[in-house]
Amino acid sequence: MKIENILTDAIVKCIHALYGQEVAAGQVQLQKTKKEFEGHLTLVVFPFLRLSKKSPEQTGEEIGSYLLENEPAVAAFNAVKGFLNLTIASDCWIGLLNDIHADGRYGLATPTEASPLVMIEYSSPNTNKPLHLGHVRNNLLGNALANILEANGNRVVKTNIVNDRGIHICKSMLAWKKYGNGETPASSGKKGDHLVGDYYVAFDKHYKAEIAELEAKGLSKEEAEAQSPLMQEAREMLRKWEAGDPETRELWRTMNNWVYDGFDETYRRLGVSFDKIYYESETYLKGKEKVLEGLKKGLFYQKDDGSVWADLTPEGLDQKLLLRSDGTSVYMTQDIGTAETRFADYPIDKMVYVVGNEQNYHFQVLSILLDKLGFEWGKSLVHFSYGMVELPEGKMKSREGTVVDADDLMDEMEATAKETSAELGKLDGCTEQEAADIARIVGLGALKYFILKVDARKNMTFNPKESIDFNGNTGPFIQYTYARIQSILRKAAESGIAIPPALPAGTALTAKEEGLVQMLADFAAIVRQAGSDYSPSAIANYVYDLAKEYNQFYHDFSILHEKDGQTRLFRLCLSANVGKMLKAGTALLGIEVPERM
RNA sequence: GGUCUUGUAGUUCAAUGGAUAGAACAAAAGUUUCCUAAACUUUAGAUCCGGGUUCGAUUCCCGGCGGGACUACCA
Repeated sequence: MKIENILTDAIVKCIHALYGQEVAAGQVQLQKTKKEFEGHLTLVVFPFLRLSKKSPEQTGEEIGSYLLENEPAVAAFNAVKGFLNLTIASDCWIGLLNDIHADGRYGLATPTEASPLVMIEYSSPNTNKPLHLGHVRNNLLGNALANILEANGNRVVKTNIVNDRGIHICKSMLAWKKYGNGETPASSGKKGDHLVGDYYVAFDKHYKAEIAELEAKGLSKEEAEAQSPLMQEAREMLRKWEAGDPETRELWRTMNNWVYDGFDETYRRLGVSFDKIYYESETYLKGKEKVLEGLKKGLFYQKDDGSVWADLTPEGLDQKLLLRSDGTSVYMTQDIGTAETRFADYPIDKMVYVVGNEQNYHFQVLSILLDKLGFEWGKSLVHFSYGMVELPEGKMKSREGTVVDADDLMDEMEATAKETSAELGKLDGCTEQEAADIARIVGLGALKYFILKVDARKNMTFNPKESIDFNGNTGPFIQYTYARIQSILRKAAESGIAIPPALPAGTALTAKEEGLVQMLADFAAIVRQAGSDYSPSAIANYVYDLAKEYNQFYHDFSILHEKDGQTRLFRLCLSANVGKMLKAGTALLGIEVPERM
């Protein structure tokens, strides 16, 4: 049982005994004691002043005395202003460490058949160009969130909706036909998504040249864009695709498959995966029926030109188009269709969309529409909205060529990790394979941690140089701490020291040791909180705090060289569990930790 | 214009309505006969402005000011 719960019960009893009043457990505010003060947990006594009718200090003293006398877990107390600082008995911490030591899951839940089913959509790329830094943030957040939700006891289905059709892919296809000489990934040695992306860029280049030429002939920009033969050709291609023209479809399939091969490699490297992939080409025609059904029910209305709209003014929003006057679907209609398809495939209790914050409005509307259409989870759908990734020199603009490519970025991170490790002599005596593994684990860990530690909602600045600085609040620092712990454990094992399944009470603990046990005990609660707040960054910050705290502990005390056997065992056991917790925490974030580095 | 979102040290990030607002980087000074110095220890440095609610506000509310996004019969 958690110490907080024991204390809360005791305090509720205490208030009743002292002041004859019942208080709800929720009224009891316990928080970690600040470093400057003596104690582990602090009770905020302000809420009880009404009951005691005494000063904050007096009330604190009274409650403290009662607890000291009646609750064995409380070893000492001091009252400062309205805060009652409680010191927990050392043996409690030893007991707690034993519990943690014995629990392989560290309090994390294991989903069962009866657990709620959460579907989480993330990544959602277009197939006309490779993944970039923005996608990296999306993928890392989505993957981490899925892990955290699962650790919270949800059945999680990870899904990806691939935007595989539309004018964008037609542009790449057209450029490939016109300028390509039949180049393939195999013939060029290029990764498929990069190859297709190159033709997308080529299209844009030729298109711009055309516009410039037409403008030189005296046309306005709008006229030039409308008349551009290249664009007209691309539109024609889209029409052919929609009509099912075999040749167009064949090329489309071929080029998309190149892209998927490329994406798969990038996903594998990033360490993300999906349980179910949806393709827009298969779902984009759906949704129309659902909208017409809504129209019949009077949820929507039709204009004279035949277009269908939803009136969202009662919700404080605008009119929203759902079907064009020619009867075709828009993005929103497709998302309704996709929702229906998914619900038919899985009994979804909750839907989470990991999509950038530029679509906040879209999801606000989608939530209302799904609710109106009778989807149980519509109202409570979560748009896990994240901010843009900017660069120190400003925003990424594909037109200006300032987009950071995901594959290039990972290459760079690994190369720098390798370089830095080599400089520090960490790779001496490693085989080629070991050195490559360390570079991969550290380089990607640096990238992942740098991105995940930031509150997702906020725009963030990704500084490639700083992220490769392995000092401070970084992934490599956490990994280093883990590797160091493993080293100690190896040495202990070599010396024949075995950590027993449970340590006896009676060892005198230092404040730092008690603090570390306290942090370990908080892990499950932090994960639970991160899950309900949809906040991977909370886990990231916890893991860093734990690593930092352990590093200080490591420097303050000898562990292997401790003469007192009992203390040595305690410190080894503590180290081992800090290591396990670092591993568990980083695993939730999708970050690997090395056994040595 | 409207809607949403954001504003914290020089910089990048923290802080369920709680104590003297925490870290890291950068700056200054130190620490390696010892389990991994990718480390540790010191020092200096911040809540955009004005109201309100509260015993208590970086946090909640209102009003300014400054970023960002959205506001397509594109996806």
